[in-house]
Amino acid sequence: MKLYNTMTHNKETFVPIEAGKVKMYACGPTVYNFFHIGNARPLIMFDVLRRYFEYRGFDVTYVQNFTDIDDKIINRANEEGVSCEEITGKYIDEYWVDARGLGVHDATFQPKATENVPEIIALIETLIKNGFAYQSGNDVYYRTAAFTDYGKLSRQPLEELQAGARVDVSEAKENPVDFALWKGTKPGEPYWNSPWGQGRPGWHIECSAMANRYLGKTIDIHAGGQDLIFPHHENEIAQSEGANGCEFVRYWLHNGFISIDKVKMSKSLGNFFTVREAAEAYGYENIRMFMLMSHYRSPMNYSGDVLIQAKSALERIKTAKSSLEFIGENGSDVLKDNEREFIASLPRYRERFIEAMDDDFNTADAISVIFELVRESNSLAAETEPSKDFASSALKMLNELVDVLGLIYGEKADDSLNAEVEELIDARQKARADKNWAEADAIRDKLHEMGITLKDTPQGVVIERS
RNA sequence: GGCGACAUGGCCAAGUGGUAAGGCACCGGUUUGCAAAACCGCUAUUCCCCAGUUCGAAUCUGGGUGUCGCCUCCA
Repeated sequence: MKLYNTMTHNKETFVPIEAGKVKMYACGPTVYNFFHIGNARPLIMFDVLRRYFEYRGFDVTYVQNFTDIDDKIINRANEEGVSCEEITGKYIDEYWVDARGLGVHDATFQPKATENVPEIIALIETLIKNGFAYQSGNDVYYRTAAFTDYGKLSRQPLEELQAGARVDVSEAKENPVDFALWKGTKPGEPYWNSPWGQGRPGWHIECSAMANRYLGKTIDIHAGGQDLIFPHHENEIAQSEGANGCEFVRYWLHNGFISIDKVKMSKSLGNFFTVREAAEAYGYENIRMFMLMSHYRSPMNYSGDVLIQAKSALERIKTAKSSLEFIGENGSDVLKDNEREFIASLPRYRERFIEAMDDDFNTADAISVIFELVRESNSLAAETEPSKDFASSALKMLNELVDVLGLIYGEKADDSLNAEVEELIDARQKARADKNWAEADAIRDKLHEMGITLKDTPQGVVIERS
């Protein structure tokens, strides 16, 4: 299994620290708003990575944090005249609605920064003791000059950073590139007591503290968006390695961006669609499909057209699935020769799927294997008297592969019909039985206008709502 | 200015040296009362451009063009 490591710019064979186990950390959301489509990408992609590791028999410990103390949260709370807890509580609740809607499995641990303040303080104390941090007034800063490897992930030479430094040039810092580990409190802000007075953690330190607490000093995989490479992940390395004196992360994985009209989608630019609104328009499952149809490192463009393409593609898999389910129950008991051959060839699809996923979890390629399985299954299903055995074997393999990606998880629509609609459907079936096609088609048109689309399939009438 | 990524048919998108996967859409056919679904066929002599390496390149090298991202909070 190979993964592209941002640190080395190479696909590397994955070797876990401890055989059979994977420790992975992904930077989670800052909870001051609904999260957008761009935020959903790492959430979905690294959920798939986690599922794939589990599929391959690894014991995965997956940590994803919530940043629930931050300038943006404080600003939002002040704007709305409520407490930070109200803001973060609300958007953590909304996060769960969308994350679960997208079929994302809960991480093993989903800690909040505010629940780890003692760990953060202890980490800062260690950094001060080791000479990597210094107190200045009520603040504590990281001494970047002391960490000789600073810049190794982003490949940013320290001199260049200083030359182009757009960061705060502050009297308090020894060097413009130094970043805050602890910020002394200002009026109206939440604060914790610390050896440096009342204050709150800086942004970067929480991830180092939580990774250390839940996963240990060295972890297998750290994931996040490409925009976190610098400064966030660079700073995490400086903090964790400065404190622990050992390698922090074995493999760094970064997903590409989603853009709108070729421009990066971001909250600060305001050109974003929330997952909530996209889900209302296109459905959560189709958003997930859309993400998985591209490789996780490629840039993608978000548009309604592409979401509809993803929906049609997923529909094809769902149709094949329900057709196989029907044949599995109602098919022939006689297994034909070509069906027997097909059953024998099924493991080959699994092999090819694994081959694709082993190559830096290439979900786009893996999906193409699923489509080939779908085409072959459809082909046999369309022959006369397909057998139960064929259908159930094909379905089993299809489900196995689909579940690794989490493509279909049953967004069950409310399928209760009102009495009028049921009567119309019955009347149409009666008309069809009488070969009264004009009457049957008229009823179908009428239902269509009511938002109910009927399709006559071998397994009966299928009802779709618009 | 420094660092990095991307460019494949109408749309989306795999493919990193051996002669262009897959999906969506379109068109033609089969099937179906019709429609839908499904199946078969068709749809890139060609992978931004130029030069080079090679028996052979979308894939490697050099140059160019275009687009995007990071260097400030950002998935």
